[in-house]
Formats: sequence, C-alpha cells, structure tokens
Amino acid sequence: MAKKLTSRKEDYSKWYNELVVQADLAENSGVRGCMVIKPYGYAIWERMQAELDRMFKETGHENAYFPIFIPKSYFSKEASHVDGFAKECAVVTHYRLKNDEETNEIIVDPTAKLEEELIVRPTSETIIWDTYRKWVQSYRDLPIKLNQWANVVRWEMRTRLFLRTSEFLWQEGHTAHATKEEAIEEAELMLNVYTEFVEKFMSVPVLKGYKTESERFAGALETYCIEALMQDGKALQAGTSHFLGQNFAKAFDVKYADREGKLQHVWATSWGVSTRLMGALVMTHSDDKGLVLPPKLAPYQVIIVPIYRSEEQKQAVANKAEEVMKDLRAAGVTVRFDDRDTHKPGWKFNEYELKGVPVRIAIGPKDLENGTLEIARRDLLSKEIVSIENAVSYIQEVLEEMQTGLFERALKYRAEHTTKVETYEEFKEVLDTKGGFILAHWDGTAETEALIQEETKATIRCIPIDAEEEEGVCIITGKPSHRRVAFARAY
RNA sequence: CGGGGUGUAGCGUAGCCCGGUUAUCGCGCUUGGUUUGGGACCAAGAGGUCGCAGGUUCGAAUCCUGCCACCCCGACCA
Repeated sequence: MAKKLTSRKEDYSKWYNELVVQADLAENSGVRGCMVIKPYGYAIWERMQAELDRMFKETGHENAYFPIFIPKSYFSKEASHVDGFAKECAVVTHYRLKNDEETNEIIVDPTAKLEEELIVRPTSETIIWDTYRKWVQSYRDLPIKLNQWANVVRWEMRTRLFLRTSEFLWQEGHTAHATKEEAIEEAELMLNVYTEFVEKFMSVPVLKGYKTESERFAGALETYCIEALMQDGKALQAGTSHFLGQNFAKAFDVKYADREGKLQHVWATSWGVSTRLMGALVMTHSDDKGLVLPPKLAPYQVIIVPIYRSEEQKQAVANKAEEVMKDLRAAGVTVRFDDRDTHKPGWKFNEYELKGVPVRIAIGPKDLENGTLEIARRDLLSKEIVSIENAVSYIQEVLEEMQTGLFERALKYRAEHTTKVETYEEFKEVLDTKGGFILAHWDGTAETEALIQEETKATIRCIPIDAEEEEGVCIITGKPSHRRVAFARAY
C-alpha cells in the first residue's frame, strides 16, 4: 500500500502509486521507463477508453488493428517522418534464441538475422498508409476513418512515469480523404472531440491551438493541440490532431480516381491521445491526501464502508448497504461495498481518499437507528449526515457538483496562472516566479522561438485558436505581431 | 550520449569519511489476544546475493577498479 502522501506537490510520482509502478527490468540493460499499470489505474484508462471510443464512433469512426512491427524501409519513404522518429526506435534484428553450448546461456542465434529489420511502431502512419494504398482506388473508397487502440514504443533518452514512458498505450486515428478541406475539417473535428473529452470528462481545462512549425509532428502540415496546465505551473500537451496534407499519400503512393477519372493523391489526418492523459488527470486535481478523480472517470463513484462491533451489527449494516447499493445502481451510480474485515474503517477512509473515490458512505449502528448515512465527498473533504430517503438524489447532486467543481477550480487556477507580458524582462520574471501560461507577442520566426527556448526553457505551447486579433510587437525583436501566443515551460 | 548524485529486507532508511562481534531503525508482513464512527494496541516471530564483478587486506556494506541500474540537469518527445 502506498505511503501517506507528503505535501511535496512537485513530487507527482507519489500520487501515482495507486495507479502505476515502474517496471523492474533492471536485468535487461538499457530497458528503462516501462510501467506496470495497476488494476485501479487500468480501470481509469478503461473508463477513458470507453468514453473516447463512444465519441469516435459518434463522429463516424471505426476501430481496426495493424501490426506492431513495421519494416524499416517504410520509414524511409517519408523524409521528415523518419527524421522525427529515427532517434527513438526499438529495432528487431533477429527472430530466434538458442542455447550457447560454451557458456550454457541463452543467446541470440546469429543465423536467425532478419533480412530487413523490423521497427517496433513508434506510431503507425507508415504501415497504415502502406495498407491504404491497397484499399483506395476510387473516390467511392473515401473517406476512410479508422482508429486503433494500441501500444507504441519510443526509446526516449529520458523517461518520466505516465508522461514519457518507453512503452505507452494510446489510440491513434488515421483518416484518408478526397479533399484538403475535408481533411482539415476532420483534424479540427477531432481536436474538438479531444477538447470535449478532456474538459467534460476529465474536468481539465485546455488551451486549443496550433503548433508552431518547429513543434509540429514529423510529417504534418499543421498540428493542432490541446495544452493543459499542471499544478506546478508547467504545461502538458494533452492531445494532438494533425493535418498531414498529401505527404503520406505521396510517400506511399495512395491515389484515387476522382469523378472526372483523374488520379489524385489522398489527403490525410492522424490524431492521438495516450496514457499521458492519466498523468494530466492526477497532476491537475490531486491534493496532499492523494488522488481526486472526476466522477465521470472514477472506476467507481461511491464506496460504502461498514462500521460495526458485533457479528450481529455487521450483518445488519451489510443488509442496509445492499439496499443502498441497489438504489444507487438503479440511479446509474457505480458503487462498491468494502466488506473486508481485515481493515478498520479509519484505514479504509484513508485508502479511498488516496484512491480519489468521489463519494464515501459510512454506515454504522447509529445510522441504522436514525435512518441516516454519513456521506463524505473527496473534493472538499467534507462530511454530511443525510437521511436515507434523500441519499440517492443527494449523491447524484454531489457527483454533478464535483464534476463541474473540479473543472471550475482548475479553470480558476489556470486563469490565475496565465499572464500577459509586454517585455522580455517581464516574461522571464513571470516564468521564474509564477510559471503558467505566458501570453506574449512573437514575430513568428523559428529563430526567436529557439532563442527564447534556449535562454528560458520555455516553448510556444500553441498559437491559441481563439486568440483575439491584437496589434503588438515581438518581445524579442520588436517586430509587429497580430496576436499573442502561449508560452510555458512544459513536460 | 555529456555533467552531477544514488544503490543496504516488500517500501523508506542508519552505518561508509575513519575497515573489526550476530548490519540499524520505522512502515509493511506472520501468529496470538484485546480492538473497530478517521490509518488500533500489546506480545512473539519471519524476512538480507549490503546493485554486479574483480582487487587490496588476517578481515570489506565501508577502501580501489570496472560494469549495471535508477534519479536530477542538458539534446529528444504523446
């Protein structure tokens, strides 16, 4: 069981203990930053998957699955794509082990070398577009709107639990369209789907925007993103949606005959969110007592803890708990009853606070006598005695309040940590004292962007989509600018 | 891959500078009893390749060399 959490807000890894642990692969030299997702953590991921999957289907997408291994040659077909990923690929070179007779150890069989190496997918654009070539001939075959739930591997130099692990789970959407307009529309649509999911289900407010050219996905013409702000003032990219133009269609020769019978290259998008979202969830809402989960993503929304002395009381309390559970389930609330007699109530209270279960009900002899329940909410850490008749509606109300309350609280925090600055001095000062998003004018050049990053470690998180037109001058060069961009130090 | 740090029981640690009985303490675990409305208490007990390999020494957790892993900072990134 996790230890009691300390007040070190910057030490997020303590909050993760209930959800995930670092995999112990020390024997395999070089394998780093793999995670074991614990059942409770995986249950949250399953909740996320369920809601996202529903939203994808509601917007006309279907699920499919492509191989984990990608022939090396596929990568070389799209130049900027290979540049972006070459440095972080795991490569399969052999397909067999054998027992070495001299040392009696298992070794890689040198005779089992692959003709062409296989890359463990860092993302699936190449293998999917290689497949799309075979699927697309006519405008009648378009659009193709697929999503894949999968794991991917990126051999990062530095890993960080949830935020940057070598292997992570994600979904990747890959769509093919007849026209540029339709592809752009798709990329923007999916950004909105992500925004809705993150804000409505995770209760995490995000900044929607475009990436600058230097921050764009390898092979994309436009990268749309949502950026969230964590409690330590650092920004986290929560999701991206890319307009890929015809780059992949050209690289993989995917063409269709239009209505006039002319051959055209197909237009592409891709979009993805990963288990990093779980990091965002934890780092946005949690407090010193542990996790705080928004009701819509909690593996269970209500936990019932029984309190009793005698065996008789235990039975009476359990009966009441069954009744309450039945009523809550009928009302669409997910609930569990912790009838373990191996732990005391106080221990359980702390455990479920650590796990971030939104509502806790305690039922004891006093409640049986008075026809009441003790109902505690995780976000405010408050308790109320509620009569049993009103309990279901009270809990439904609390769950709704919590869902929006967490969002409001995070939004307030972000507002307090979003600063407009006019000069570079001010920029640096805010960055060091307060952090958060800094809205400043920028001349639009990669040189200025690189200079700021080098001197301050802050990057342009995005060019906000809804930024107002506003005349100003770049904080570095003094050149004219028409809108502010959002800077921050990021994970 | 460059700079810095760390590695001792499931977890967190003391000991290392200055080598010397049976490797310290807390949490957790097991057993028995009393407990149960906010992480119970008492008693007994189990649990260790001191990261790995080599060296110095009568003797190494401690000193030396090499390697490995992890953490922090750089380059990269969902």
